[in-house]
Amino acid sequence: MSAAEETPGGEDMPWGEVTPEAARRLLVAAVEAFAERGYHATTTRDIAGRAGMSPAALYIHYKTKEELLHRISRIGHDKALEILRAAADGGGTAAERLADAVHSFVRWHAERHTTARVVQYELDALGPEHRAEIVELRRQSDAAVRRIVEEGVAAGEFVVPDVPGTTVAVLSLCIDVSRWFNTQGRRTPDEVGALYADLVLRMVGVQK
Amino acid sequence: MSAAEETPGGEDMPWGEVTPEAARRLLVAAVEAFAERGYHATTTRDIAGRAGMSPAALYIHYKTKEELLHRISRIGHDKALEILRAAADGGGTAAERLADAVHSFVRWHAERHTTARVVQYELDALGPEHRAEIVELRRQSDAAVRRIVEEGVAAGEFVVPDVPGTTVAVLSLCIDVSRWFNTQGRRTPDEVGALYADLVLRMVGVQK
DNA sequence: AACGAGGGTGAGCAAGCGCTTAGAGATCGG
DNA sequence: CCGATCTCTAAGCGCTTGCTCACCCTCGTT
Repeated sequence: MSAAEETPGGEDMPWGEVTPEAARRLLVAAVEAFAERGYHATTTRDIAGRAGMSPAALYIHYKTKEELLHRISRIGHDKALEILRAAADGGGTAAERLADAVHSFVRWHAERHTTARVVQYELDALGPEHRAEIVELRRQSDAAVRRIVEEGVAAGEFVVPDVPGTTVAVLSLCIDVSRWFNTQGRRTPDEVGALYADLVLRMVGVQK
Repeated sequence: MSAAEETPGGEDMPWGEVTPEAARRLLVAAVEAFAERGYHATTTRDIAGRAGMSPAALYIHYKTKEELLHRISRIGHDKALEILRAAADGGGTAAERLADAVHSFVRWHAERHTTARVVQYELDALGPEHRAEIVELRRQSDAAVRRIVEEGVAAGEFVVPDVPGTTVAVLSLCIDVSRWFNTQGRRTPDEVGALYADLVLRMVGVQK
């Protein structure tokens, strides 16, 4: 991770790798607009307006509206995969790694639910080549989770009759958080992450 | 349920209550188009074309494109709520009722995943009044599932630390089936339903 | 045969879309 | 002080959008 992606405090600065600043402002505006109204219902004028610029300014930094979506989707999927791989490669038992993966993956989908909504639900708006690139990243996310489940079964920690099916269900459960999560709601992202980690451990048959 | 909604054989005929036939053809065409490309990316010309009609024909049967979406959403949510209530009001233990609810709810989301996709993911494209009406139906679906979970906890069948959170997770898991389910895939709707019923019973702490 | 009613069409309007272009202003090395 | 470079804007092009309107065709009824 480059220095530009972190604040002096060390916490993540989203979209830190997007430069120059005007390009980042446009991208952040696009994320908000896409999340609120969907890709197709969002106009380039709306994006530029939110960023405090004229419509034409968008095309200095991005060739098309679709390229904007692709950049958002690519960065988001990279981050999601990074989270899952960090958990899968971490130490501890399979149960600990699975709980960690679900907890942090869900927390990301709740905290950054505007971004996640675009990343997870606007896939079909991408052109064919861009979509293929993103689909491959999702395949890798699936593989990371499946690996943890398989290792848990092999170690005798989990009892899972259907490993691929359970993997799909776990990822689906986490991803859908970005659809319903509301910042005004009763739960913090961390609380939802803890709840979901517990539910997923139950799904793989871990006794508490 | 009226006779128009069932074939002589007795199985469900979707959109059977929509008359006249031209209006139903337009509605079926709209479901397909909305599911494939999303509400905003679908043109009225596309819908009319799929139904084998001129663009103007749409406006004989529906006042606006949004009214079409509302009709689809309303009928779909009614059906979903009917499924959940039938399971909640059925006989047997809470575990049996919960398994039944999840099994049939998931089967519907898989079998009719084009419809379900529109129903579940195009909510924001509705106007304010129509959206409010649909949101109320969703609240009732949530209540039906929560009731089963609460009864299971009261009967000592389930061990659930967080009933509202678990209810949201169960519904979220089922709904998201319509996003990833593919007719060409390896699993039948019934198999996914069975898998998910098992996973949900584990989530509420039922031992097998 | 004449009629009214209602489903359907071809043509097209006003508005809004993604995107382009000509050029203004700001910045900077030489 | 100049020209080159880069960012951004005002204006607008060509096209598509949701929707309308004047008219036609097909009926069951009288």
